[in-house]
Amino acid sequence: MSNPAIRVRFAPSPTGYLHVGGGRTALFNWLYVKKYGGTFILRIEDTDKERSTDDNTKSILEGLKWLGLDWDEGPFLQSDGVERHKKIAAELLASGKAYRSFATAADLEAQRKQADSEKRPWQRDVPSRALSKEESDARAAQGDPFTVRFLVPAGEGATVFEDGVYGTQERKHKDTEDFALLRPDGSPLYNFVVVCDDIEMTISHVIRGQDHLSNTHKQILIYEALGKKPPEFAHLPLINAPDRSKLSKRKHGEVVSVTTYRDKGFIPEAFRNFLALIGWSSGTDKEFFTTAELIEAFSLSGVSRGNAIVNFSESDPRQWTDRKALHLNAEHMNKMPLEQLLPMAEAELKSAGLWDESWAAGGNRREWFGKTVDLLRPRFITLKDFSGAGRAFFDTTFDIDPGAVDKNVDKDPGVRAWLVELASRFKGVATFTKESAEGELRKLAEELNIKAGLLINGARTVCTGVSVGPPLFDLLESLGQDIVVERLSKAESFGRR
RNA sequence: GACCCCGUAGUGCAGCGGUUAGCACGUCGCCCUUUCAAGGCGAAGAUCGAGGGUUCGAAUCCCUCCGGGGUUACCA
Repeated sequence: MSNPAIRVRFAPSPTGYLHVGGGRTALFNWLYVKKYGGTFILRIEDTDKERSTDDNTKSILEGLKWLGLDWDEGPFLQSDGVERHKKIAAELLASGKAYRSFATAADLEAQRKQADSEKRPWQRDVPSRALSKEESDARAAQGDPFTVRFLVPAGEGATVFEDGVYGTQERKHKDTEDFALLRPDGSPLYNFVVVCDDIEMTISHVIRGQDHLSNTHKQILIYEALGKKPPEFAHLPLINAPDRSKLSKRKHGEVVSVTTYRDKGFIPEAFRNFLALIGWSSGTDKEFFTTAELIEAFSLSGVSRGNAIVNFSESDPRQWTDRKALHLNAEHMNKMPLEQLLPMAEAELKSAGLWDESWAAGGNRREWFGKTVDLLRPRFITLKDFSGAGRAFFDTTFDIDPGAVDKNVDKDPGVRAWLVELASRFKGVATFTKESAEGELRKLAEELNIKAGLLINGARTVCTGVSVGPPLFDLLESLGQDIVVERLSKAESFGRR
């Protein structure tokens, strides 16, 4: 599956954790390589030293690892190439493709204000541009600070490229400003560095967010100035918050961070599935994709152009993130091979402090563990449910839902006593199975001349604390005779406040 | 403001000149279950942003406007 001609990269800047948009970009790059072969490179764009932190870098790597998006080369630190970047800038300067802009911050402000009053955009530092090479060199030699700006060609020319998603993109040189390459302190700026590094790494396809669509023209100008052939570009639509604004941790909280999904019990494959569905479609009605199916179906031509919204509600915990993501997670959890789910359920129980070694692979209760997880998973949404809603199956203590008690236990004043009686009946059962449990329960209901439902619902709540869950008799069998008897025998005091 | 991108149910997508405008999530209802947030079935929900063209015929092509987004930094 190797294809030396294809080299893609994911290049996040560590000015924040990995957010869903970044995760989606990484996923698409990864899918591209998995589909067509090639090399996936990870590069950390830490040129802004003020805002970049090691913690952010760590969390980005963590997020990618959790997502299962493994890279072939890197992570490379963009800042390691600074000397190389400076050298290239010097070449550009020497060849007249760039110029020293001696305008101070105040000068620039004045120029911009002037441009504004003339109702035209500021585009170049005209006075500095007009300097002869000798004058410029002399001022530099005498220590005048300057930024290095790209000298956008004059005339009617334009940059043109074919975007893999947005089609032909054209921009006239006169609409492109002389953007800065180097700061006065000599440190390189983004639009310049990406190009240097993409050339250095012989990147063939740049797949990234649409916020770079306009920047691409500037970058192409640099490729041209350097005499290099630009890579293929493909831009992805942006992902916004319900208010259509950019997703930001400050404004929207943890929903935006990839690691949140890990911490909230998402399954990587399900999250990949969800991410893929934002801004992409296979062209069919299929929406549930295993990752292998995703790779198979993936194509840039399926990428849409409109920005999407992750639909979540801060006020509704049931909708802390997009319901579709939640739904997909539940579906994956339910459909994936049990052997793959078990280690995840195990990890969840461990982190909740509920793990029992006898349930481990090879342990004498492994089979029970597998059956119980299988019994529980159809109505679970995230891995968290194993330690939350399903806690009664794995621990001696569990939360009691007062609503369930009202509804199923105190519905009839006789229920508590009947359940205690049921406990003693169950205790006498030689082989406790769902069949024998059901037989005993129905027999008791008949003797008592009450509806079996009263016992069924009451037993469910007393044994698990809630009013929903797997079919009762399956549940009883899973819990086992001892626990069921013990819990039912305490029905009198159950949930009393 | 300038340049660029986008605009189909609440949300994510399909549709690419002729469809009763599909699918999924969500919502609602019914069935199953003497449980359910599971499963089954079904319903509501879109004047395809608006207005003009072109065409026998337009969500699909063209123009204008409006709305949203991006870029316009010595951020990335």
